[in-house]
Amino acid sequence: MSNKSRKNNYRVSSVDVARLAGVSQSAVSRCFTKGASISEKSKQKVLKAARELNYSPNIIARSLVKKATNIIGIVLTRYKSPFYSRVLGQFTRKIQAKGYNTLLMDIGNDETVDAVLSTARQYQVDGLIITSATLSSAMVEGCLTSQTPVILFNRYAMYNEVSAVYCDGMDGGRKAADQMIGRHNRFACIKGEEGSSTSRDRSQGFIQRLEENGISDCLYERGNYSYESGSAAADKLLSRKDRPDAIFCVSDLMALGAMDVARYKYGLEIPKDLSIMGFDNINMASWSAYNLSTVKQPVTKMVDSTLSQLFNEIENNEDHTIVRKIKTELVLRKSTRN
Amino acid sequence: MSNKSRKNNYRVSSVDVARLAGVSQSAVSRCFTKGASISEKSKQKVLKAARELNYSPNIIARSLVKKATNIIGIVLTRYKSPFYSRVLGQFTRKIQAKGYNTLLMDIGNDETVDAVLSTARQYQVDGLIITSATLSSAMVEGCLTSQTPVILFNRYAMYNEVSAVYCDGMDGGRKAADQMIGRHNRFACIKGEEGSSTSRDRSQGFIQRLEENGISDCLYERGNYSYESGSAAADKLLSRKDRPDAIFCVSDLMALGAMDVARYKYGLEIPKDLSIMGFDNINMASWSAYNLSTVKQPVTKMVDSTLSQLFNEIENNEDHTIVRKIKTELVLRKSTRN
DNA sequence: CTCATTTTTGCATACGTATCCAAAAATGAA
DNA sequence: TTCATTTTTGGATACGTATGCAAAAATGAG
Repeated sequence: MSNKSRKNNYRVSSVDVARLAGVSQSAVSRCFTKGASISEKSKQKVLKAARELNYSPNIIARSLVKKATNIIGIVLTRYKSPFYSRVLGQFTRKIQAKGYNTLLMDIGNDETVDAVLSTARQYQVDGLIITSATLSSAMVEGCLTSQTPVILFNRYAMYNEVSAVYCDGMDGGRKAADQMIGRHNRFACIKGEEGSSTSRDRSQGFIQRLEENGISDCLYERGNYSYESGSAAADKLLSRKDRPDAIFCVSDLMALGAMDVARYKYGLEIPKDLSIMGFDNINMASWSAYNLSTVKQPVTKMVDSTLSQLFNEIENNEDHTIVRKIKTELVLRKSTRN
Repeated sequence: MSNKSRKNNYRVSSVDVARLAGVSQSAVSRCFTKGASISEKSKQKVLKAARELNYSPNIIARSLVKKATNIIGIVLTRYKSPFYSRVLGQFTRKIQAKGYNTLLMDIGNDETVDAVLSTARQYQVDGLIITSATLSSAMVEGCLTSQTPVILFNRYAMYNEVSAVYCDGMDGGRKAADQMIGRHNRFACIKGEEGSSTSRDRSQGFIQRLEENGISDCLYERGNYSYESGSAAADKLLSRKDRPDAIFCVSDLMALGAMDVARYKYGLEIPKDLSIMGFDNINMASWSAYNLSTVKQPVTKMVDSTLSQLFNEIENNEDHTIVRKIKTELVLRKSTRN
């Protein structure tokens, strides 16, 4: 039963309300602008008319004159990691609480980031959060001259030209190593894609710390942050004759994949035969099937820091670019020896 | 090193480009409007000037005159289920591919849905996808008269006044029952929150089918779709003297929680001592730690159906409200007897 | 009641773009 | 070359709102 009226393409505007209420258009505008000067009497007249006509202000038109859309753009890379969906959830919730809204943009790979950023800017977003993607220098330039505040989340620009908040992966990797050194004989690392800076930092920290302790032959494989790729990488590692007994994974999801392969394909006991450590501290890490020891990224702290810096740039015209590196915390559960 | 220039709040407009290029503002506009009438010569002049000034059209201003923002609003409820983050990913990706963008809005509970919808409409979104939330009748009315195409995803309105795409939970529950009947003695169901229509449909289907087979004493507990709540519910069920040996969970995440409690708290073997079946077919269901049998929601089909209907309403002014119920598929793995 | 002060009001304009319309330029056929 | 036809162009206006400004109304002190 379709009882929608025919598409008439006519939206009621402040002028219509003004006419019905017997006031000027300005009065209607003032009625919906908090802090504006309007008498109680007019206000009531306007509200009544507005209710009658089912009127609500057109934010697009308002944005045009106010030069502010109250929209924050968030750019995400494709892979649907539980870590980033948690991050996204926190961002949108907190952005809404601040009275702003979220324009969500997805990019397949680093090549398309420019296109996406360009449309974000065309939408006149008040601010931009870029997650796990690198800016081309042309785009950095563009954002700088366009005066759109931009914050990189878990990435940092080459010369710190743009603000960034990220967790200290290098230090996290070192912490993981410190926890494992002395209790194991053969170490391995499951890294992410070659270009990924987060992967590089985390694995470098791990390997560096091993070397500082005289261990220089750390094995490694690469995955793409997914469960399946973690399984595949662990499979390669565990099929060797000199099988490792300690694996550090650059993400929790890969660690879970590694655990499952170790247990169900190789019949290994964790942590007796093999210790596995992850990175992120996603919810699943605490599930009793896994009890994964991991390097925790303090999501809330990172999100809050990002937003406070962003809104500071937006609302106070603060143009101080900051780069904030946030420390990780080790979360020891039962997937590592102790 | 902060080398941002001082905030000047001046954006270059088509007028600036026109001046530099020595043409009219109309020409600039036409240059960026595909299909518009403009000579190759002017076009080059404009593009050159635009490049020089780093100009790109202001979509907000364009939206104002075109009465179309190319924005699709997506409303999500809070709980971060892996199922919905997958759905969200597909939606945004496909919306972008269509040349539209996504305004993401989060609602805590059904009470705030009206407020969120209202701001979505104020942003003049071209269409609205509402996921797992119920519309107040006032809001239904508002959307109808505002001519904003709305589609409910995995919900349906009371009198089918608004278009909806959802999976057939009732039938899915029946399929689950059919698979379990005859191989088990004592049945239980872990439902979702009391108000949730998806939970109601799925559990009703299950229980109904049991009754049709002469089984009328199905136990049940409630969770809130989270892993933890699944664990808690299963804990209650399994602590009974007449412990069930078949549990149907209204979501995969709860099923996983149930499995872990069964195994690690009660030491049960699955499926020997206990069969567990989920609903959704999230990625984790296929992980070797779980191998969860489940009722699959065909995400891609549901998403595609939603978008094709939505864009049909938007682009062809099609105002035919449709309600599309999509069949589930049973995915049998190793958490159920066979 | 008067006049100074504050508050409210409407008018006019601006925001940046798209598009209608009429004029100008280009094109082409004869 | 001429004139009819097509293509391109710029001017003017509209989209829906916010706001500066000056006029009008309300308020308050004396």
